[in-house]
Amino acid sequence: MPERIVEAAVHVMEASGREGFSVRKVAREVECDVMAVLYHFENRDGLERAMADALVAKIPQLDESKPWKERLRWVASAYRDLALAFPQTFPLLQRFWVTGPADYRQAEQVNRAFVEAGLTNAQIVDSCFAWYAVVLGLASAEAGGLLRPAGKQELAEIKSLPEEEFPIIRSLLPNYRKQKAGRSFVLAVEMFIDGIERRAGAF
Amino acid sequence: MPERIVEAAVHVMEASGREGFSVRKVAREVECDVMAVLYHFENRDGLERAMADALVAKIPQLDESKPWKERLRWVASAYRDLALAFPQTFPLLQRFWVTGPADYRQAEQVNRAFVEAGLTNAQIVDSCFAWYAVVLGLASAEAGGLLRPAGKQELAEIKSLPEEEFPIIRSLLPNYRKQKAGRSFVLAVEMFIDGIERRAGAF
DNA sequence: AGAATAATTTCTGCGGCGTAGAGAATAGTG
DNA sequence: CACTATTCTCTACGCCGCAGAAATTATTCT
Repeated sequence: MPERIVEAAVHVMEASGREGFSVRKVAREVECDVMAVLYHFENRDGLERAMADALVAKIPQLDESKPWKERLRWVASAYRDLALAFPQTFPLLQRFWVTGPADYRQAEQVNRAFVEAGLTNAQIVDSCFAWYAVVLGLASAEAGGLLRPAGKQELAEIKSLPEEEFPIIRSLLPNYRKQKAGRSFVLAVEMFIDGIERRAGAF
Repeated sequence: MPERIVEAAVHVMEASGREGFSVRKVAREVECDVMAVLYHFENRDGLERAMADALVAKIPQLDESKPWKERLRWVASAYRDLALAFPQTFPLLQRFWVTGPADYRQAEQVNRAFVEAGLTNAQIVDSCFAWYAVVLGLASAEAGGLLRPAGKQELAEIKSLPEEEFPIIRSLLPNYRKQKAGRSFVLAVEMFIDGIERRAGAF
């Protein structure tokens, strides 16, 4: 039953959005009493935590035979896919840092990549935190529509900015028009991987 | 009056947290009717948008005479300070991508740094989006307690993980104990700056 | 099997929430 | 002064999370 509820909850969240989500709607979806939902998860917060965990659990198994760089790319893109598939629910991952064993398994794999890259133990801990902050930040930014090509309204807004104070943004206008979401994501991930490599090289 | 309301709203948010925040509490704090608050901001969403804008406006003026790398470091650390000072309110910045002219001014400065670094126009747009996603991700992760040294409970949790499945995380345990929040933040920012430099160098 | 116990689900009710709508007060302008 | 626009207040509605008790269903033990 808890699984059915969590599944329904994610569905409600995606359908109604952050604002429209409520435990009562979830109960309506599952066709049971509100309190039955709360019985399993204590309170709304607990349900949301479980939703976050369910999302992380959707990430497929990593292919350990690939070199570390590719593995990191793969993990990053798995999070991106998740964010795009569940844009409303995904931000929960930023609220609940650790939700269950699934997270530790994830972290273990990322840490292994850092070991393979040649980082020291101290570096690994710092890098792992940074890695997740960056990847979650990028992914939920993209889910939130931050990294999409600029819409008509934004373009008009930029065009209306005074020339003398905003020369650069204005000159970038044609580029904003062609902005493609994934590029920023990949760029940041590549920078991170480069950074790891460089730091591992110099000790 | 709108300013008083926004100020009170931020105060309520920091005092009561994400969950406890409500327009009615803000009204109580300002000692006026709830509808007076909503009159100025349309609805709760509008108020929160204004709160985000107020936070960005708190970022002090950038010293343009410094070299671009230092300017970027400075901007990043300004966001970090903001997140630490207003940990509950800060996540709003991730929800409302652009809240007002203050954001464009920020973006202009960051873009200028990228120009100075020598990026092409296309690269600048990608980098700027990535920059904000990364910096906001790092800052709100730290505000949310993600990047703090591990607490007793987490350490116990890690220690209880099965040795054979989580050898790396377990071996990192002493390092988790010594984890210092700011290091991850600085590390990621430095990687980003390095990445910009390298990409600017190679065309 | 039947009784005792535990796990689940439902019912009822409370106080708080966001906000629509109409009206009252106040400020600004001729 | 009247009049108009801005700002604020009052009332009311439906939805929300959740506490507490009761009812139901499943499990365990003799």
